[in-house]
Amino acid sequence: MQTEKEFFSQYSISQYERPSLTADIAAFMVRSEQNDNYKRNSETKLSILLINRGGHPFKGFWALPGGFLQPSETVEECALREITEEANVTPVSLMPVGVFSEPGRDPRGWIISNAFASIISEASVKQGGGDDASDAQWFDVRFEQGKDGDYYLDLCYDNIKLSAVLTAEETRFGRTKYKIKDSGNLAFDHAKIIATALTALRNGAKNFETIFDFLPGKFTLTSLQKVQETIMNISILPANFRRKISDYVVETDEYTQGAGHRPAKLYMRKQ
Amino acid sequence: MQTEKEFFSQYSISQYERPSLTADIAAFMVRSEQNDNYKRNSETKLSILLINRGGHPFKGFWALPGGFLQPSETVEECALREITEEANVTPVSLMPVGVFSEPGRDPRGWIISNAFASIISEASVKQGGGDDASDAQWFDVRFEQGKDGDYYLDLCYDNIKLSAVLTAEETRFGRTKYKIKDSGNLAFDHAKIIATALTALRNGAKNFETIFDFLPGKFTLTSLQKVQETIMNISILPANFRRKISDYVVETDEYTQGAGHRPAKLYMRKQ
DNA sequence: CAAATAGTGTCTCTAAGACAATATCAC
DNA sequence: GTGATATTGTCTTAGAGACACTATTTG
Repeated sequence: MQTEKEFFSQYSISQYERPSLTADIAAFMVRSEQNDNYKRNSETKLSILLINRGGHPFKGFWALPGGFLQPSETVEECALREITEEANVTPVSLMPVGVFSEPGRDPRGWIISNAFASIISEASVKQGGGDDASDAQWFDVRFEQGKDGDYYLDLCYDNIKLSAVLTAEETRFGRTKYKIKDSGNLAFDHAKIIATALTALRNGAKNFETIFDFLPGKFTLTSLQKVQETIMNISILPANFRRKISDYVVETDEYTQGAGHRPAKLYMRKQ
Repeated sequence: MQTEKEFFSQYSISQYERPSLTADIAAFMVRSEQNDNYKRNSETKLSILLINRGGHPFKGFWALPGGFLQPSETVEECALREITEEANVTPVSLMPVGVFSEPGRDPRGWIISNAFASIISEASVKQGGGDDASDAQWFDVRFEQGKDGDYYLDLCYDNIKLSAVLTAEETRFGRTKYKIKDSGNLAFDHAKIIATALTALRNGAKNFETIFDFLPGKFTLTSLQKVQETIMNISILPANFRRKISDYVVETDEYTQGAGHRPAKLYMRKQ
């Protein structure tokens, strides 16, 4: 009979083949766009952070930020470390999106990705300093189902347009699995990861707790509504949104100024 | 400038330290218990499959079925393969529950677990043959929050009782993270995995598509209701349950027999 | 017939959607 | 004042919960 001590003296973990593990992060921001009409509120767009790959493989392609897991950290910690290193932004929240382990998904070998969706407020990105020459850029996101049933993912930054096409394989437990038809020049299987993360984010945005993280501490109810509308690609009547959100916010005695129309009261998240 | 070909000729994946990856499966079944009163319907209990560990570490402890990922498979395929190998049952559905990557969670070294919740119908388990001397056994599950705020997980098979205590660390995006206060003699961090899987299952059971997998192809509406009540630990009025479920089922012209009360029509899942 | 479950009808209450009306600012 | 957003009130509608009632079987 072998004792536990004897077991460990003979045990070597390296006798089994092991994969490399990465964390990849789909970081989302709701960006406001300047408008020419001084009376109008600024329009908002959903955008995602991509990195232009400086090394092989997929050199010069756009990819999600991410990197290899280290022995001393959890996959969540790895995700936070990598996005801070690569883009100098720190997300407020991190949502697990799935594990991508299909053999052959990475030409370097057996590499498995833990994917996360993360939320970053526009305010914190502006602080981080938007270096225009940087390899990290925010792409506007469009993701819709076409009439043919396929899903179209369009990412756009300046004059760079990436257009991927995916099909839905199955939806179970609220999570849809996609298959890549056209990677749209995104590196690896990142088109699939982005589509999955977006679907998870849209589902998550039904819950108000999620959408607060896109905004600074004090915000107007209209901007909060815009966030939810932008993410979920829907339209809500202001009266109804305000009724639903009222339990989750508390008002301050501050107001917006100089908007060219009636000032809006600033609110804070309750608790 | 290095070409992609040159890059791969120099690239060795083994230069980075790599973890071992496992898939662990929390397999749930809704079990009906025989009753002494011939008129009463049988009671139902939620149960989970555990394996008595035959080797070190945690030799003799109860653990979730699971095993190491192989290079040719996805983590989902690994989960299905392992549970079939270890318990001779094949789940109908597989729900990703999370990745457990905390350093030190496994005494053998750097081992990361991909956890799944799976659903198995009682009918398929009975076919697989319930070997009473087997290392795999179904434990009745109780999981409740105590008045002190802690969560109590009680697993019971025959005269074996495993009682773990956990605290909730945070709930984000509908997924609760737990921390183990008392592992209740479960191997590794499996108490935490079970608690997380149960929470995911309870959330999933709100969706009718999930609960069908616990039953055979033809079922009574009452048995379907019992499944949802058992998993979520709630009680529903039959009239209301029937109204809600009606869109998801189609009736057959078969009925139950010999129940000691009015026979029930058998239904099938729509589509 | 008694005990139990199967199955239906309907009232109430709540939450969501639609829409109308009023308030307030910059120019 | 004009044009825009901010904010409030209320009507309608859909769905969930509660409850009462009828139907059907076995011993």
